[in-house]
Amino acid sequence: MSEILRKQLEKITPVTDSEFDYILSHFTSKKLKKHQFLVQEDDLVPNDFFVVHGLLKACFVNQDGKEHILQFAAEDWWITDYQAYFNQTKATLTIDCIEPTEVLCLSLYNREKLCADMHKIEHFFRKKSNAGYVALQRRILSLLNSSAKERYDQFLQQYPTLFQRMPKTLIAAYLGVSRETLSRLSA
Amino acid sequence: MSEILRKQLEKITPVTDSEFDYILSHFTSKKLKKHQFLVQEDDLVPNDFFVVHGLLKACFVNQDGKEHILQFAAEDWWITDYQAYFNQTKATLTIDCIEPTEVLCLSLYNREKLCADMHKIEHFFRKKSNAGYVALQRRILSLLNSSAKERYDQFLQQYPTLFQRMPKTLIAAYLGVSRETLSRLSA
DNA sequence: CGCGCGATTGAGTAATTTCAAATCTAGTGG
DNA sequence: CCACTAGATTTGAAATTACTCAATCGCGCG
Repeated sequence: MSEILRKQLEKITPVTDSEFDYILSHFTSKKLKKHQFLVQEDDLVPNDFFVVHGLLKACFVNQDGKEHILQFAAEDWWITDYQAYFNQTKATLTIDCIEPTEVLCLSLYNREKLCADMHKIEHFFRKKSNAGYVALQRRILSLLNSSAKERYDQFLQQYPTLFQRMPKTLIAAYLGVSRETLSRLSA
Repeated sequence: MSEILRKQLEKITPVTDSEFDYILSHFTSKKLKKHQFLVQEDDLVPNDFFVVHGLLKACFVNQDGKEHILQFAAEDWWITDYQAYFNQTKATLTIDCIEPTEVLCLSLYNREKLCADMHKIEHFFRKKSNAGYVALQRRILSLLNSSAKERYDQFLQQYPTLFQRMPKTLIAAYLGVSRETLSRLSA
């Protein structure tokens, strides 16, 4: 179950059995059905979520009801409305399940407690955040520099499995093109 | 001089005089003229840079020679090619001075040493990275959801001083529109 | 079988880019 | 003080790209 979390930790820092038990005691588990919401607009967002299995999306719905996807999260990824989570403000994003999903929930309080108690956990989250920052910079460059067709090809290459696991409409909402345009790109 | 760095640190964690001296001993100082390069494509990137004063840009130049700006950095900001810096690989970005600039340089080795030695410094960098992550997510949403005109207005509101300090061409390259389009938006 | 969701296709429209030319501005040297 | 130049900005017009709206197609499931 939670071995997947331990594996991710150990990619950055070794943890003993008892350390891992201690860490894990700060998480709670949650199972969700397809289409179930994890975060809704204007909710408070107490938790960051580590995906054990399943698939989720975090999206922003604008005034016209148009949906833009900020991130997906499959096994071994983290997801939440980070702006609302870190600042303890209300969610502007909606997070829901594309597939039946199980997540481990980490409250901000427990995250900060773990970071304060265990230097290696603070190290782990710093490393993860740095890597995430670099990934977002790459996505921004892709949005600035690449055409719709190029972004489509990049997505296909970078996330071949995700591409299979969800309707193309969602990929269009992630890449920033209409579903019709995306459809015409496949050629 | 370096009081500006101390102030930034103390927004997140208090530091004593001797702690700050110790921290500062891990930085070197560098002064640059307008148009001087801090990082060039294919360089190794040993340092992250904290801006004491001045103004820089980090940009990606594509095959057609077109320039896209990933970030600006004025006083109190950090800048480098983070992908190259964290992974110790070659730069894909170019960083140069829009104004005469003074920076404090922090090598990856010294950064990791500081983080290992002082838990509060690791905490500081984690917090900074988290805040940066959220800021990049906001920029991605802006690119996905907002029109050129809206992005222009957002920039103007968010960075009114930057807007004054550089040619509009650069703002266009940051927002992802041509300079001609940007010009037409001012109306 | 037929419903419903997702994907595709067509046609017209809107936004932005490109290329070219004109205009403006600040700084320089006479 | 003025003329000159380089860089920055603006404007125009044509071309491109992607969007919207509407209709159609395809397929899996009850």
